[in-house]
Amino acid sequence: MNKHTSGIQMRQRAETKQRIQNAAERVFADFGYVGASFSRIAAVADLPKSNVVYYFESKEKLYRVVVEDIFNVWRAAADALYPDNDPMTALGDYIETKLELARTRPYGSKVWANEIIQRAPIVQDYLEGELRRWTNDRIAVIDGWIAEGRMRPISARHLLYAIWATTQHYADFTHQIQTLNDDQELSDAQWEETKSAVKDLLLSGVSPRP
Amino acid sequence: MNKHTSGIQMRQRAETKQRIQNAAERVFADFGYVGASFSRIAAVADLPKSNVVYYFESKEKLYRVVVEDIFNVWRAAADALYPDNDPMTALGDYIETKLELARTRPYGSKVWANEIIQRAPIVQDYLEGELRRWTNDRIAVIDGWIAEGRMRPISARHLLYAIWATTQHYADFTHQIQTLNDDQELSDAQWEETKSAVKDLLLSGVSPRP
DNA sequence: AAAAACTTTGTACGATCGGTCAAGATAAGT
DNA sequence: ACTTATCTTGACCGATCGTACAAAGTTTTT
Repeated sequence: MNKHTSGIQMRQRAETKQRIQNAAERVFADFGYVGASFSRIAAVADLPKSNVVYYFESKEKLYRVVVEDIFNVWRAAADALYPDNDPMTALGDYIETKLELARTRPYGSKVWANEIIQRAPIVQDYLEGELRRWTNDRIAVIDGWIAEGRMRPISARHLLYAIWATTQHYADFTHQIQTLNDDQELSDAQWEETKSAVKDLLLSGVSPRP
Repeated sequence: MNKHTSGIQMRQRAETKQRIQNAAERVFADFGYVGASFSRIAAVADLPKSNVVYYFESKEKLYRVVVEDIFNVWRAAADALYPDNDPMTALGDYIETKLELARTRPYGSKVWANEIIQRAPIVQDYLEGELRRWTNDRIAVIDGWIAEGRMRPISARHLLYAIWATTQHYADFTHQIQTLNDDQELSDAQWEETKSAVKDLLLSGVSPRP
């Protein structure tokens, strides 16, 4: 039986699985679900194809792990949206965190985008369950802020959508942005500029009019 | 030689090509470049596979036609961004047009998104040529408005990115938005609400402070 | 140290892919 | 009317796909 074998195997097992998952995230992002083949993933992970299959059993299961991972990371990023917090600070922090994830986890974002574009054939249950509940909760928080007069009355739902769209754009459309930046990656300074520009654009309509 | 055969053939030729192109746009959007097979496109167009190949020669050429089409449609939508126009009106019109295209041409938007996510393997020349020139032109127009004091000094580039991201989000992430709308398509009223909410969010930081 | 469990890896298989080709049908040019 | 060009269609090809499987190697348990 699969006890918690605390030896070399268990540690190596976790490492190998993670290596495969990282490779898979890249390949799924670069080629889409159908275009991502076990042979390509195996090549990136530098392992035999059969070994990849051994650890994840099927392409769909491997894909699901990748998608769920980025979803959980994003969910944690929204902890700042809590009733007690100051609206402007909380939303600003959320945007900053989301942009940092766009920079550090662009492949995950791309995989998610692909999945949604293709109508969530694999993770539709996630959308109807966790995402729907989670979104409604955040909308309730924002509406609460508005009711207390701490925010100008704007559409909480569309504000969330605009934040998602804009922050994820810097991950999903990295290549376009880079091309328009004379084929250069964004520098540290440019990322800081991006953060303040996005916060300025999205939040200047948020604070209540004096 | 391919003279301008003005008979039945030419008219039917155009119709058939368009039918294939429409089918291809859907299938490329739904399955990605690799996942879109001739057989699937042919099935949607209700034609034999060989016939599809006959009209477009290769998958890459068919794909390129689809991508260039949506790009040209978007470019025309930005005609409003012209120096003589009023900034708020022009940007508002641009957002509205772009959102209408998100509603009427979601598949084209998805194909573009897919292409960029995958690093523009097919249309990179477009990005470095037309898109770069065109973007810089629009930035110059916005910077002109700012210089004239008709707009608050914000980053023209990031404003453009935010408009692209947000408007295209309503096309590319239609499925997610629909799921969060209790699995219902957005109604006419909801699309109007979307338009005003997006304009409100993106443009409330644009007009110069009195 | 023997047995059991887990991991690695190469091989094999049916399905599907993009694309070619040839033969027959239809329309256009003369 | 007859030749030529264009269109339609099914059959076919080599390559690659996901994944099943067996044999060999390694670690853990007894």
